[in-house]
Amino acid sequence: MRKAKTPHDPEKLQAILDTALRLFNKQGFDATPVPMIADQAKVGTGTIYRYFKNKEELVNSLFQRCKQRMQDAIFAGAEAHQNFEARFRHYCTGTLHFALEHPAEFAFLELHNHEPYLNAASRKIEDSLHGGLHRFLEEGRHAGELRNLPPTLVIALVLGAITGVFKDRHVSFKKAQVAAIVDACWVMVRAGA
Amino acid sequence: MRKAKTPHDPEKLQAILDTALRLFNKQGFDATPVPMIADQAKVGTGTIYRYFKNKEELVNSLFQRCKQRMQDAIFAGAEAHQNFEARFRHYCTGTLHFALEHPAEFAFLELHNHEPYLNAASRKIEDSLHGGLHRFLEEGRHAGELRNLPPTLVIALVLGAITGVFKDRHVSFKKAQVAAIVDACWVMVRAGA
Amino acid sequence: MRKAKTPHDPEKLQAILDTALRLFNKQGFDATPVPMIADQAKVGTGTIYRYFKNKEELVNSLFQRCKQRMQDAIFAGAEAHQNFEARFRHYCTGTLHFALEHPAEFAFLELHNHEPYLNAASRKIEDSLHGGLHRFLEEGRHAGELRNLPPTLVIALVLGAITGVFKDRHVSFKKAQVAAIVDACWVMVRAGA
Amino acid sequence: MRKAKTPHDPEKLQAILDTALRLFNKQGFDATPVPMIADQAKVGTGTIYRYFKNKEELVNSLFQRCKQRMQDAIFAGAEAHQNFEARFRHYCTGTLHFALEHPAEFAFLELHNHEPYLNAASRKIEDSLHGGLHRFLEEGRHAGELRNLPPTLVIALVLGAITGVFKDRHVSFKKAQVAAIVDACWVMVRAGA
DNA sequence: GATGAATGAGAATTCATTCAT
DNA sequence: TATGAATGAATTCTCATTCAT
Repeated sequence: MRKAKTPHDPEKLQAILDTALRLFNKQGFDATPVPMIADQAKVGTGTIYRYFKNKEELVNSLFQRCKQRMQDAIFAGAEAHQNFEARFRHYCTGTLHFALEHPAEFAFLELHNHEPYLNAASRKIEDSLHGGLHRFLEEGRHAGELRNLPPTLVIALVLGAITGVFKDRHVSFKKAQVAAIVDACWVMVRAGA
Repeated sequence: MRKAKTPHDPEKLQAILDTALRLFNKQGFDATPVPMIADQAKVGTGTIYRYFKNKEELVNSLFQRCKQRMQDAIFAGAEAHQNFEARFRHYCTGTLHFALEHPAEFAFLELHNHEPYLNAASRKIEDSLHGGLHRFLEEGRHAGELRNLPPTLVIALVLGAITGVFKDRHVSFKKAQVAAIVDACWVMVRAGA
Repeated sequence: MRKAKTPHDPEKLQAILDTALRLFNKQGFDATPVPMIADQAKVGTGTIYRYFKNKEELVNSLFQRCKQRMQDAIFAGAEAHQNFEARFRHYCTGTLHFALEHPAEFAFLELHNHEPYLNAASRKIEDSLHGGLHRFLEEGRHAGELRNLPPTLVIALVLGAITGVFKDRHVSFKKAQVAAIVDACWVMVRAGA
Repeated sequence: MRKAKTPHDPEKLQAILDTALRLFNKQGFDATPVPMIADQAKVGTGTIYRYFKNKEELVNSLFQRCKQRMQDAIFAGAEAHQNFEARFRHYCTGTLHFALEHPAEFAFLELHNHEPYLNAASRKIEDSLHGGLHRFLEEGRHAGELRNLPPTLVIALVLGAITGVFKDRHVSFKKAQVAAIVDACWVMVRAGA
């Protein structure tokens, strides 16, 4: 009388996800054979297929977990009563801190974003982040806080800028620079320049 | 006294590169078999191996060509006598125009940037772009035109912002917005905000 | 002082055999995973291996049970004092009735007959049926009741004909036709046509 | 400019089909790995997949070729002006001769008939044989030549009987017995016993 | 030089069987 | 004793690359 179709030894699951994240980052998705993940996660090859229907479901599950954690980190601790600028800075800072504290997760999200093997569910979770930011910026725009640009464009500019900082091979990024970057982002989008 | 080691039917070469670009963008590098490229480029499979040692060399060659064309487009028409801001705007505008006019090339460069199959030569060409921008920004910084940030960071922010605009699924980007985006980039980095 | 080496919950055993018969008929032997049998029989996978050494022993055991039941059905109620023709008709009728009443068992025996995974024991039980019929037909032949053909050939013809009726996808066979078929079989083999 | 999607080195194709037939007969379909077929056919594994989309298409193609050859053999040389009995005997004789001359093909058709991996096309070709016989027997029935049984039943009886002769492990069948078997089949189905 | 059929190494996935609980 | 999660050997199939034509 099986209850759970998906078995759950949380340690094994974690070992698989951690190993997959590391290897996908290092070698890419296609260049990483499933048995190699199994080996390094210290589980049998077949075990991976008890936790994930196939390799694609593994990478999507990984993507969604990381994305969700990042979203949670970004929005955590935001105070609704704060003024727009404060909240904007809070979100930017949260994103930068997440990237600093979870570089592998952040890199994974960036490198595998828009890959053809990501499925609808993965794209949906991304849309949810976008939706939240969109509403936030729409609010700021109506309040006259923002430069007169479509919110989607603003999101793309800011996220792009922040992402760029981490993706660029030449930048060695440090915590001390977070404030300066957040500042740059704010002046980029605020009204009345 | 020709060497004639490598064949040179420029039309065939172009057909191969065009087809590869299209298929890599649509399906990804690993999901695109060499025979499929050959088919759609209307050449024999073996022919591709006369122009490129292997699949990796093909993708790298493609990457380098695209990157080079983008660099040329960015720096083309820049006048040394213009002031810093004008040149900054010129470069940003050039990048955005290139992306608008060559969306496939631009997408390819973004999607395949940092992939493990890119080789040293591909990374080197990227470095050269970076070097040029670095010198330019260093100059602006000394002249007190720039916010007090390391030039590498500025490059990452600006390129990231511009790239973000094109990578974001939600943005439908139009030529009319170029000026606004360039403006946002300039205020982000200029001194004395 | 029980041995208790092999477990004996007859209900579980029956559930396993019934489920295996059903699934082997529907999907074939190789296409039926042992865990699927366990699932549908509502027992643990490992339990099957307490009743049968391996998958092959399971299918052979099933085969032998079915074959034995069919033999018993065929020979049941035959009266030694009846004349040859009556007994011949009795056996044919018995076979047809068994097939009508136990279509799954009969189909299983036909579909899996001669499969490479059947072992010596399974072939032996078939030989015993053949031996019985052989003796019977030899007797009829000596009594001048039969067409001048080797008994093995007669057995093959009659069993083949009866089997053919059930295997053919186009025939929808009914009880009312039993007598006619038995008749056809009898004229096929009787002497003095 | 490829003409044929399916390549055709007829010798290779034949080697693959011959080897597959032999191994499927000896070991069964599922127990025969594709590389084993390739090995013994002296071709590369990949080559098989140039001639057949997958293993299932191979076995179906094989089935259809064999079935077609058998049908052709059965109906070859039948004279429309002959009387019903003569044609009936002709078809039975043709079937028996085909089985004697092509035992491997005949065994393959019998052993793999009704297997779950046979597709619609394979079943259709079988139906066409059945249809031809059906029309022939319907004619004989109207002419009062046949025992009062549905033609489908007659087909099943006769084909079953003939098949039984070859499938039975105990029968060593010889050409000299063909006439006697055909005779038995005829008396089984003719009118007015 | 150009071709594309052939190849076989390597990848994803399945499933019979085991064994710790 | 019964279980079913875990395993890894074995299988199907793909595709980068070669080479005879």
